[in-house]
Amino acid sequence: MRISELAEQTAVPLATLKYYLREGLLHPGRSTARTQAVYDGTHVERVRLVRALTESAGLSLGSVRDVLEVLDHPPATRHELLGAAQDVLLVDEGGHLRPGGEQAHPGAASAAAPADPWVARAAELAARRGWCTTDEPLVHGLADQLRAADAAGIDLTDDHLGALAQAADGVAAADIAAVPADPGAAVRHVVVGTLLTDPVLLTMRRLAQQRASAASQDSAGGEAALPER
Amino acid sequence: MRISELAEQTAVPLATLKYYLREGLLHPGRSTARTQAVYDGTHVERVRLVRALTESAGLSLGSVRDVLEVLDHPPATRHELLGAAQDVLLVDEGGHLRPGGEQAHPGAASAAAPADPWVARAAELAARRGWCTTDEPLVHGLADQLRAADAAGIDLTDDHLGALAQAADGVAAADIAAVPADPGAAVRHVVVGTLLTDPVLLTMRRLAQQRASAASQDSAGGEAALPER
DNA sequence: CATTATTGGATAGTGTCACTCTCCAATAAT
DNA sequence: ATTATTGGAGAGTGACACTATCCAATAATG
Repeated sequence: MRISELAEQTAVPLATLKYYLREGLLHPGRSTARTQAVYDGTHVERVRLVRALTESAGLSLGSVRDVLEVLDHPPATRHELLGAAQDVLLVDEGGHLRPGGEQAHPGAASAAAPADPWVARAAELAARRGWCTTDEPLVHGLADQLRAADAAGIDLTDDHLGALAQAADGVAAADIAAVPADPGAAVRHVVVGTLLTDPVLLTMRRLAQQRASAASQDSAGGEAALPER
Repeated sequence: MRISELAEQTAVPLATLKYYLREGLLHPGRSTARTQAVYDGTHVERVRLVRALTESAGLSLGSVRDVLEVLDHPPATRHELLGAAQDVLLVDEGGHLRPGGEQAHPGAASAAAPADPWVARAAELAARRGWCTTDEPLVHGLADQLRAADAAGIDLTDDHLGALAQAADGVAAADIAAVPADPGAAVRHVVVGTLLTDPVLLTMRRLAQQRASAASQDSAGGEAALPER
């Protein structure tokens, strides 16, 4: 198939496909002549993946590139696989995670900021659930998010955070249960599946909130409890 | 306090504060002279809120403006309150929701796209949980997200989606239980609290995934099951 | 075989976003 | 009296994700 057909099948403008090719987000087609190349199903697949990650998961093209990197070069051992998958998953979403580590000193790991109450709370929360608290980036990301909520005047009770944690456990269990046995498909499913179901989870939360608020408070109240629009 | 002190206390550059003032994200200080104004605690609070929403929740300044609009003019009745809160909550996150509705024709509501299987699946999923399926934007957003996952080659089983839905129900119940009685504080807590705990929930999901995958598959495996970095 | 359309490759331009910088006259601090 | 800071306005910046234009080479078509 030619590039114009690829554009048609994916509903992506041809100029954009050329841009993706330039940026290395899409592997080149097989050249048949100096100014001709053919594309196949893998290209359609790849373009759809890129669009899903940017449009639905809200990733930047830079983050998409990182994700594709892992998908194209999956680590051999299952041990490395999960590490790499997790590395990619802290991409973008929910705030700009630094890829190289700016704040933490390379040598002194525990002496830099030991008394941060938010890191402590995040670590305690993780420990209570049996999550590994040694994952610095995730725990620090969680601490940053709790700090931001506090700064905005939202105080989160242990009960509330506990409910979030419990929900996260439930989701994670289902996530892991759904992972296919094939190692190649496994990375893909964990990484892409998680990124694309993140917005699903958040949308469901909002739908469930409507129901929950209607159930809790409108039993004595008005006629139509459903918020319009 | 003067604007330079506000900049210090919030750790936001003075030029950025001026920008927020221009954009209407920060209410003006009380003018004491032609080139002088004083700021107070409400300004500190507001700036911290704006930064939390942009940096942690990842909102655009335009979306922040919408959120502030609702916080500053909370609807009178509880019935309207939840509707307005939900309106604001479908801002930004997880894809560009159109604020006015571009696709749907104003007149024909049900004749436009009746046979979309993804809308059907989203509606069925919501109905099974007792969620209100009449909320067009949320259900259609969910459908878009499911479609995107499918296009990316991720097929989500009913079990998997059910687990997400169950988790969402649990989170929503806790969310609603945590809402304060005061109507003014209620909107704030629902809207801001939800936006700021969205990333918390996603981070927890990743932490829980590590634990879940370690528990499910590394029992027979290597020594250190924790992914490094 | 002549004409028209399409292609790969490269370069440059566009619009949005979130700042950031510079300047000014008026005021405040010292 | 001198220096620093302020509000207000305007222009400039850098990142991002495209989008448009041009070119010679090839493909499709009559």
